Amino acid sequence: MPEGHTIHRLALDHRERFEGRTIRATSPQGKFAAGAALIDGAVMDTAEAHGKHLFLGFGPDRWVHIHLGLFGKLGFGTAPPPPPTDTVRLRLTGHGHHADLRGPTTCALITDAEKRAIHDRLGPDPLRPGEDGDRAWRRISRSRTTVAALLLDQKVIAGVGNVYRAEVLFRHGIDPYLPGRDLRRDQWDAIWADLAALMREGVRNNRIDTVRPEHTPEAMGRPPRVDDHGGEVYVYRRTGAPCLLCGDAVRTAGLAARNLFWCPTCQPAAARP
DNA sequence: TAAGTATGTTAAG
DNA sequence: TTAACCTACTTAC
Repeated sequence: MPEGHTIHRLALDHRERFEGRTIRATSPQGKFAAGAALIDGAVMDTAEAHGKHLFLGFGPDRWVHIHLGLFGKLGFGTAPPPPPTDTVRLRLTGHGHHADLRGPTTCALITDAEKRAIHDRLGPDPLRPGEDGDRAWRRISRSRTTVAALLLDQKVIAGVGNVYRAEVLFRHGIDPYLPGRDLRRDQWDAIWADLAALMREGVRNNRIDTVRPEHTPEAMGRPPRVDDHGGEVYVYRRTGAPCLLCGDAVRTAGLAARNLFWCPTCQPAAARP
């Protein structure tokens, strides 16, 4: 379930459990055995997120860089931990807690310089303090690429995934196929501010909810509804179901190898400015 | 048991 | 544009 809010939450979870503590590290699955041996017995100084990248700090010039990809998961428990299953890439144990990492795209030991290079190739993250959307706007406003594709481009904006993309475009009534350069500045400012608020709530609740209170099925006098991915949303994975606002059927289409969801009535193709 | 799917990214063609 | 990678869950046969 990893969009940016998940990774920021995981950084927080690591700091709460392990910051300033001596950590034991193993790689039961074996693919990170050498790296685990190098941090075994070290103190975790900090944990930090940028977009969907997680960085665990272990002393000078040493970071564990984790990217969960599509399937990766991080789970916490108490220590002493139960015997690990054979898919655990990295197990950290310390101070009464353990963390198990499975199925990541990336789990590697990196230096400060390598970490900096990752930050440099990522766009601004709505969840990182002090960042603003101007850098993203500069790219979007010059691009012929659709706004739906731009929102998933981590070089443009870091941390947005397929759910937040679909939902934020719906909340602002924007046609996903609108070229970036046809988006208005006020629309982008509203999207950026909305993403920051939605994703902050996502960190807090550890799930994605995007439906405004006045639009919940209950508030609209309809039967309650449960989304099977564990959050309340307008259009994500609701193909063919009635739009919560207008009742029109939610549509889906493939765009750059991902599923795109939108309401053709609430997000009409605008006349080109 | 096999196939399909998933909130992601990179590299090859 | 496609395939490849990693895991776990659901659905089909």
